[in-house]
Amino acid sequence: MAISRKRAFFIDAGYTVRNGKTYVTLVLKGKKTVKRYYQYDPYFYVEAPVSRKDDLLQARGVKKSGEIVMPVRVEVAERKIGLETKKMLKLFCREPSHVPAIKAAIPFPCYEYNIPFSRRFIFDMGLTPLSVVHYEREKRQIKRISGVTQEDPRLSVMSFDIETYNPQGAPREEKDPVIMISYCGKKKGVITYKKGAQGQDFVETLKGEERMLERFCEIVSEEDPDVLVGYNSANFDLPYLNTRANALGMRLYLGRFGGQMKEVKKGLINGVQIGGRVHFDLYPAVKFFGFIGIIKTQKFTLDAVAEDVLKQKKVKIKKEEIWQTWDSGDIGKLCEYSLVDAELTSALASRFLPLEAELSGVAKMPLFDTTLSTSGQLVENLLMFHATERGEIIPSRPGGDAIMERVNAPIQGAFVKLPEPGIYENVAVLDFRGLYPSIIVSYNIDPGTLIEDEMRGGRGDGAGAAPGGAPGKPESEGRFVSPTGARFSKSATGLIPFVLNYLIDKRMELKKRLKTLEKAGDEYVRIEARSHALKILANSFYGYMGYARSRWYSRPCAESVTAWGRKHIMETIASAEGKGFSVLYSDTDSVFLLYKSKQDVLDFMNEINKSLPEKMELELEGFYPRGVFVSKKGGGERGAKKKYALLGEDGRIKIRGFELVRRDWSSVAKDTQRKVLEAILKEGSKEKAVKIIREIVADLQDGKVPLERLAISTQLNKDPTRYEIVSPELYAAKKMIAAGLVAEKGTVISYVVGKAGKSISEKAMPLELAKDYDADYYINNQVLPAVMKIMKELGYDEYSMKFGGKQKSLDNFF
DNA sequence: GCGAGCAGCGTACCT
DNA sequence: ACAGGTACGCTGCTCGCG
Repeated sequence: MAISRKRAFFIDAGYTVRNGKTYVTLVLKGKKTVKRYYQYDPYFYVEAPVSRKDDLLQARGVKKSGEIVMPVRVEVAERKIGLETKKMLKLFCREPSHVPAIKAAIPFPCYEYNIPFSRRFIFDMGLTPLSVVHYEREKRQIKRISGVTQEDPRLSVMSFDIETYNPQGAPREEKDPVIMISYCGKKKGVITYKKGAQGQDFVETLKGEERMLERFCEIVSEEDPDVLVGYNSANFDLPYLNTRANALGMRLYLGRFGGQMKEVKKGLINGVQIGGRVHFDLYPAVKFFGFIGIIKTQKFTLDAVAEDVLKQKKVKIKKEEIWQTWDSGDIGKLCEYSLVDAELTSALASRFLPLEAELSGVAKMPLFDTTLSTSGQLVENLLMFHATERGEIIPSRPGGDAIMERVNAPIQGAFVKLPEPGIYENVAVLDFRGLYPSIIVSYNIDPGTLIEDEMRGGRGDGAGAAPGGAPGKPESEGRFVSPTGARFSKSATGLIPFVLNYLIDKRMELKKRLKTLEKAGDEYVRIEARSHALKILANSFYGYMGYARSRWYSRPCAESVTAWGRKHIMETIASAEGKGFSVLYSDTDSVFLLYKSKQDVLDFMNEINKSLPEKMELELEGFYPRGVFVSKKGGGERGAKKKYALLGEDGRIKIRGFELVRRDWSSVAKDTQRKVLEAILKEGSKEKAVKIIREIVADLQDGKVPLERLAISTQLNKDPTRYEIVSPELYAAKKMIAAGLVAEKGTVISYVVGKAGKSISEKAMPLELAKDYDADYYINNQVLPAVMKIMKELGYDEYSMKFGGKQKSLDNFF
């Protein structure tokens, strides 16, 4: 008879060691939120003869502390490795920290010795974070519920933000107090300890800093959120609060079930764990979403991101004025602004938490870890989960030498067709839906299905004619042969194609379901987010295969993916040209065609699709009445790749690569370029374009343009002391540092090119300190280069823009 | 001495 | 710290020329 089991959502996992035994801890949200302990021994695999079983038990590992540790038991287990199944020895240890020590003492190949332990448990139990599980207190009595739809628990969320006293610019945490804390969850408010906020019922005034910190802990405990959200809270708010608490001789407790605050490092990202809750720092999440292109902000400050994502601009107090406002005693405004920060943080969390939660569920990684992960780590985690399920050994991480070797031998990537510069009418864009994922699935590309060369030594590097048979002749049945010559078995689906196929199918299913749902409902938001999570994961597999630190790195596989990609796109181009289309441009998975009839394009697309493997599909991206391609700066008549503008049938302009989408160009240049493109694409009016340019040139000459519109923003990707060369942004950064402003690795420097100085670097002044601008620079190095690329296609030269001379031929283009 | 041309560094973008 | 392909600004150097 089955024992009674309780149902709950699994929201976080960790482990603890007590009395020499290891327990996995799970935070489970049911009727009540509980923490449960499951005794579970860490282990790893040893590839050694079964007869050596007893010897292995005698292995003596030495920990860094000098302590001698030994395994607790050994089992025989069958595991697949490559195409073979092998008997392995599964060696159990008392504690996770014993694993590397014991592994080091074993003279046989070892596997799976560095899998984070609570993840190991998730893989072995087949759990999905944030899904429903049955549980009991111990004895591994936790099971996923099969057949139950995976739903998110309604995670309760509270955001917070602190204000600090900062008379010296940046606050000094040992001395400068926290003066205010705002929070926003079921309840929202501000706590502080100075009277001065009148008629603001959301403000609670305490006796002093210490009492305020205590009160904050109380509020968190009363509200008891599952998720505590901050913006850059791992690097600023939480460490600051902690230091202040220490300085005041008190203890800050924000966790649950006695869970402590702990700094964690995931790769290069710093996180702070709050035991029992999920601490969600939006900053790394926003960086991640920026990296994969979901959001596009110039700066990564709370204000900039909120404005970009929420489309609402808030008037805010300047950071450097906070202390003055505090000292003035009139803190009403400060309270308001502080609350706005907590509200914005909360609004951003509502926007991003659903996606993070779905990424967590899809990648089988606890939510907290997910918020700190790169897409490579998500893919790796998911592959480890499925490898475990399929009984496959998880490959080890590469060593430093292997990493170096991989980095130094990059893999040939995509094909990009050189466009012919010009202005065109009736452009159709077709693209392959999920090109690389569909190639991996279609051709079963996986390190495990790769057939090693029996005849030729070394790795196939793809050079030369197709090996292993007459050129052009298909290989024997049962294998796919890539354009590089690599061969992949058809007999069993590889791990990566298997997982990818699952993700792709699941996403198709969700897309169908989405159509039946009402938009903006909870269900819609969740399914949409899940579909998005599946897409993000699926698109990351190819990169992961060619990633130097990948456990599943395979040069022949990654090369085959791109080689097949090039083959398909080039065949599509050739076929289109054969049908009489002009192919204007192509990048990786897209073709831009000039068409006379839309039906021709659709017919062509359908014909291509008939010839493709089932999982591959060419889609219509859109029809565009007009489009512009420009020539390269120094390249004479040669077209620039990755730069174009298309006017959609809905009147919207799709712009790629132009200066106006780049943050390292001034607004004045970008706005002018945008207006010129609009005038030409929408109205077909080159006269208007000319007028726009002459006006702005005149304004610049007259000194009428405000400095903010002249700022050029560039991120410092290194410590300012580590640059080999001088550059305007570096000079501006140095001027900032001299003035007591922050300019360090990661800072986005905004500078204006001023009048004083010889080189541009010398003239660069940080926007904060800029007083004037060099009109010639902005005319000749910003506005004109940006617009002349386009005007050149209309037959204008630079001189005529500046001085109103005559235009050349091509006058009546339209 | 000076401008043109180029290499190298660095950033940001496209798929 | 997921991949490669690409444009282009600025600096600092070489080179040819006068």
